[in-house]
Order: sequence, then structure tokens, then C-alpha cells
Amino acid sequence: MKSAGTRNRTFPERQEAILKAACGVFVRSGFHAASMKDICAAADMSPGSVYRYFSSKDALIEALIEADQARWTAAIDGLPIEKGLLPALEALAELGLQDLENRGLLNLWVETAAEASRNPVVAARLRESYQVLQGRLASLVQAAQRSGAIESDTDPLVLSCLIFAAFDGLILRATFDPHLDTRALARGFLEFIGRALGSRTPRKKGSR
Amino acid sequence: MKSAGTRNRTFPERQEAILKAACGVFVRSGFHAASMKDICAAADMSPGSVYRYFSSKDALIEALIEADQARWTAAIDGLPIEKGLLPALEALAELGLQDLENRGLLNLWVETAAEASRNPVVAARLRESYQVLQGRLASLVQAAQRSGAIESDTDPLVLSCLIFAAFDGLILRATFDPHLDTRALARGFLEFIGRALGSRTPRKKGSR
DNA sequence: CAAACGCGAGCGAACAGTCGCTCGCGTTTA
DNA sequence: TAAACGCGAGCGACTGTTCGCTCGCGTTTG
Repeated sequence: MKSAGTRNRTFPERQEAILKAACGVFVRSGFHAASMKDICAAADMSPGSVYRYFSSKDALIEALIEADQARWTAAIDGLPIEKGLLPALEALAELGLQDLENRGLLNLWVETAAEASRNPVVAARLRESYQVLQGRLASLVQAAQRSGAIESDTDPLVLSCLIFAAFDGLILRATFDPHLDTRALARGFLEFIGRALGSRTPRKKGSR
Repeated sequence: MKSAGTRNRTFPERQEAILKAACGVFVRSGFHAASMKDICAAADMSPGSVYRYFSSKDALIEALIEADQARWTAAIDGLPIEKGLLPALEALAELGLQDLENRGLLNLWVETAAEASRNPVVAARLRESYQVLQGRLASLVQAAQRSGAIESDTDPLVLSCLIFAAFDGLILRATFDPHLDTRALARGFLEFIGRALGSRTPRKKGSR
């Protein structure tokens, strides 16, 4: 018997279980193509029960997106910033690549972006999240510039935007090119950026 | 002249008209959310007639994607490569930004990527297209390196991939952040890359 | 010249199916 | 017992697609 008792699992626990099941379905089919029936089957629940925990399919999608964002925010918060800019970026890249290799999560990311282009609520959430993430990266860049570790010609905001954009683009590309060697490319990206930032002339002050 | 008794419009012309109407609807609603009814209304045709020109909704989507790709291929073919790498890139960026400002096309691009993550046919087409585009860019980079115009430390493939990725990422970002100053950022990207490539010493041979 | 005809573009109601979602009811828990 | 939980048949709306049909033009025929 499946002791599906009330107190066997708490409300949030059941929510998370549904979310996890839904995530799998969304990854496989995309947000729109995935049907509630599939999600219910994946969660091993009836529609009525699922709708007890999420008021609508959209609510489910939004919850999923929010969870993903929380994950990323936590990740960037845990960055080893004390080791300098490049190492921190490497760690961030490593984290992103792990997602890539966990196949499917990147599909979800693209799907999320597509959703954002239609759903203003999702768009706002994503925008806000990016602003926070990019802001932190920019301040790291600025700190490195002030300390003289890297050149100062580049606007920190532009650079941080470039970095995010490059990795997002890489993820996008990996979506339809599964054999792409993302790891090598990411490393190449970082090498290029590092060189551009003047890590080749680490101690010289008169850079220009 | 023509054998078949077409009316005042030829078959391809009608196809294109439908495609154009469909494009508008897709931009507004996305591929999945757009209904055939909407498309028919936009094209000012009945379903029966539309299905005379396109065998299915998917066929319509694929045709649209293909047209968009052809546009890009033509664009990169018309690049002013003789003026050097950076100017060519600037021209490419300008072209991309015009798309951005033509509001909507970027949504379609994200939608296309999302579609590719599920539809292998679309994915293959996109992959192929990117390989061609990136290949040409890489050969431009290589030529510039050989001529000594830019530094030779960076793998041309990595650099061209980085450039495409950065701009794709920028487009993606613009999707959910309409107020983003894409023009300024694109310029910043190119400045950064140009500086990294050592274009500030344009004529000197002993670059590194 | 007029009349008859064939062709095929265009039509739109109807189809079979799927969608997200609801609601009444039996079961379990506190 | 009251309350929370879980169920799943069923709802109305809408989907992409089909098919029997109309009708006007271009050609052939008388």
C-alpha cells in the first residue's frame, strides 16, 4: 500500500515532487507541447490532485523557472571571488557546463527564454535575475580593475554582459548541436578574455 | 506563358504571401500557440486554401526557418570582407541590430531555437547553417592572422564561435529586456574584441 | 460570335482528437 | 466526526486537418 497519508508528506514536499516530475516532461516536450496528462502520469497522480498543489499549468511553469533561477543565484553567490576574476569565471563556467552535461536542462533554458518572449511575468523575472547576476559580475570586474590586475579600458558592465551573452550563446548552440565540445570552447572563451584583460602583462602598469 | 491556369498570382507568390502572414502571427504568439485559424485569417484565406500551399503547420514553420536562414547566409556573403575583419564584423552586427529593431524577429529566433531543441529536422538545419556561417567567419579570422593584422594566439574557430555566441546571447537577452541598449553593447563587444586582437597596432608586423 | 465545358483555386463546415481544468465522491487522517 | 486528500470521469473549448463543394476563368466547340 502506498501509505499516501496526509502527514506522510508535507504540502511543500508534494509540490516539489510534482515539480520534479513536471521538469522531466517539460525537458522532453517543451512547455507548450507537454500536456497535463503527461505531467500527472509522471508525477503518478491524478489531475485533481495535481491541481490541488498548483492552480494552473502556468503556475507550474513559473514555479519551475523560479526554482531554476534560485539555483543560479545561489551558484553565483557561492563563487570563489576571493581568488580573483578569472578563477571565479572558470568556476561559473564549470557550473554551467555541468548543467549542459546533465542534458535537458539547457533545453529548458531555451524554452524559458521563448516563454519569456511572450509572457511578461516570466520576462520580468528573468530580467531582474539577470540584472542581479550581471551586477555582481560587474563589481568583480571593477574591483579587479581598481587593483590593477586587469586593464581598465573596458566598461565593467559591457564586459560582464559579454561574458553572460557568450555563455548563453554557447548554451543555445549546444541545444541544436549536441556534439559541440562546449568544454573546450568555454575554456577557449576564457583564455581569450583573460588575454584581452592583460593577464599577459600582469605587473606592468603602463599598459597603454 | 504559364501552363497551369493560375490566377493573377503564381504558386510561389501565394506561398510567400502565406509565409509572410504566418510570420506575423508566429512573432506575436510563438510557433505552438499560434493557431492555423489565426494564420488563415492573417493570410485572408480559408484553411483549405492554405493547405493547398503548405502540407502542414510544421511545413510552414520549416519553410519560415529556412527563409530566415537564407537571409542570413546571403547577408554574410555580402559582407565587406575586403575592408578587414573588424569592419566586416561591424557590418554584421549592424545587420543583426536592424533585425532587433524590427521588433519581433528576435522572438522568432528564440522560438526557432526552442523548436530545434525538440525537432531534429530543424536542429539539423540550424546546425548546418551555423557551421557554414562560422566557417566563413573563421577563415576571415585566419586570413587576418596570416596577414599579421591581428594576433595569432587565438584559435580562429574559437574566436568565431565566441563572436556568434556573444551576439546570440545578446539577442536572447534583448528578448526579455526590451529596453536593453543593444547597439551600445554590440559596439562595446566589438571594441573589446578589437582591442584583444591587437588592432591598435594595425600596420606593425611584429605583433607578438 | 456565342455557348458549352473542364479545370483548379478557393472555400468552410465538419471531424476526430486533445487540451487544461472541474467537481462530486470515496478514503484517509487527526 | 470534521477536514484534508486523492481520484478520474467528464466538461467545453479549441486543435490541425480534411473533403465535398462552388464558381469564375480560359479554352474549345458549334
